Amino acid sequence: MAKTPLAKPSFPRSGRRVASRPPASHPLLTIAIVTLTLREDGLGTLLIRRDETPYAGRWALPRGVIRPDDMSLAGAARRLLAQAVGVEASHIEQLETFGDTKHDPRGWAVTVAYMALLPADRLGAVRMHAPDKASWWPVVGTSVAPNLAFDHAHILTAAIARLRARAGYTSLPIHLLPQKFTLPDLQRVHEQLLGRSLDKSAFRKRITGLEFLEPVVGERRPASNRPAQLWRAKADHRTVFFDRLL
Amino acid sequence: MAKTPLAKPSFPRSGRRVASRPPASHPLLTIAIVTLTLREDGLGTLLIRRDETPYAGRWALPRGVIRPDDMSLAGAARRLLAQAVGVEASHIEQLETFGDTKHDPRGWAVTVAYMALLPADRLGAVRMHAPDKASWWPVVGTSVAPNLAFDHAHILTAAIARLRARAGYTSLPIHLLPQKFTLPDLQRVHEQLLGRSLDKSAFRKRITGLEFLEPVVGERRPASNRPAQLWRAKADHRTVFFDRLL
DNA sequence: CAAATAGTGTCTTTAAGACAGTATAGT
DNA sequence: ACTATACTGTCTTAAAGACACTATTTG
Repeated sequence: MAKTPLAKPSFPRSGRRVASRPPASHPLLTIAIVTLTLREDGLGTLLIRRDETPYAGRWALPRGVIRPDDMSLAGAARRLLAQAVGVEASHIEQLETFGDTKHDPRGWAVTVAYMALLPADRLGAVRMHAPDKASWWPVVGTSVAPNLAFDHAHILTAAIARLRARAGYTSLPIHLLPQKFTLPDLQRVHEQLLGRSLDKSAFRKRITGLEFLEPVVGERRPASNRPAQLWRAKADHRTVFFDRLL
Repeated sequence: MAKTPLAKPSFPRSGRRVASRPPASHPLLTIAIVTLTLREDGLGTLLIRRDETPYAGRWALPRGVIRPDDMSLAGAARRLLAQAVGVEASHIEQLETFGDTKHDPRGWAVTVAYMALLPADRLGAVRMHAPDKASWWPVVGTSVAPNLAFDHAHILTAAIARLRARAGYTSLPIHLLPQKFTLPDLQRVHEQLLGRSLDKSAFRKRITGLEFLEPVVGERRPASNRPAQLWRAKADHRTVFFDRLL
């Protein structure tokens, strides 16, 4: 859907890009956020249909510039995500900073990329008022169907790779789940991200042995089978690093 | 030595820092490089004595701004390190990008930090012509003796933490050694960084089992004992991640 | 009680840790 | 031969993987 071919930037330039900038020029410093979530069918990412001039009509990551009143880079990223789609991520972390001399027709851009994780149950909160403005796209392999603006395809790939790798040695994937979840839920998340199935017994021994989760007394969304125990991250939770790969 | 107390910035400002900048202002984008090496006595880092106005007289990381002709951010970092001390690191990687509203008196700075590793045998190549301009400082614990300019103490701490952590699960520490080295050498590097001793037999099984090193036929710097086999990274070497912590 | 999924127990397998023992150089 | 460090082998130990078995719910 809406695979707009490359929209040629139409604003005035006087020849070479870099030459058109002031002599002691700074690069344009932007922040871009890769928001990832996990639905039944796999990873999804949040994209925005651009209506402004560079790459107008193309899909892009939510982005913007830092403002003097932002408390920090991470704060700016949170603000930009909230501004774009009215959503607060359960986790946000800096990914990498990309220098890019090619993809921004205004010349010379440096992008601090952030990765945000959003639990599937909060997807409804995403502001989809203008339905073709923000949209979830399924991640296929290591990228996404539309031809993204700027160097965002590259950034998206880096974020996906990071999350997949982290699923093998950290507790990061809990941020793709609601606050309370079952161990089978968590195992499914890791399996989805790693692309292979894990042994139930070994997985439980590992996860519970790390003692960053605690059981909640209330039981589980009923099914015609034994209900599963609900767990949640302990109050002081920070991402736990495993001493072995899963 | 040379613990200059905070040199008050002396150039003109009209009241609040941020207010003195143009309204649609960009932050100042800088690159800073943490160069780490390993001597007998432990980790060392390369610092520059500033002679320019913000924090003049204070020690700081080699730093500078990106130029339009830099090929990439990493390229800019390599250029800045070479410019500052005439040295090429055996490894350079992006660390993290720090937003900083407090420490740069010119207002509002964003610093892309890089970590560079330099083998001890190439330390002589560092341009020490102006001997109090660039100097190696021993890392004590997680920081360094002098009171660094800007937010560089923070950046340095992050780099040290990263290198120490990586010593536990990657082959990164080989970049602190000459191209050819022995397994006892490598074990000592890991032990230094991890701060504990490792079992010789287990270490060798792990490292050789990963097959990123190959033996060199020529033997070792002689001592009054059995000489050790020299090894080097295979031609296609990229940092190897272990599947377990050391 | 049948179906379905949750959760546990046990045996096997793998790899690390401890550490003794052998190898090879210089003096 | 002695010393010092390199390197290997073997036994022990810890934890993961495989997989069978038990538990608990609904219909």
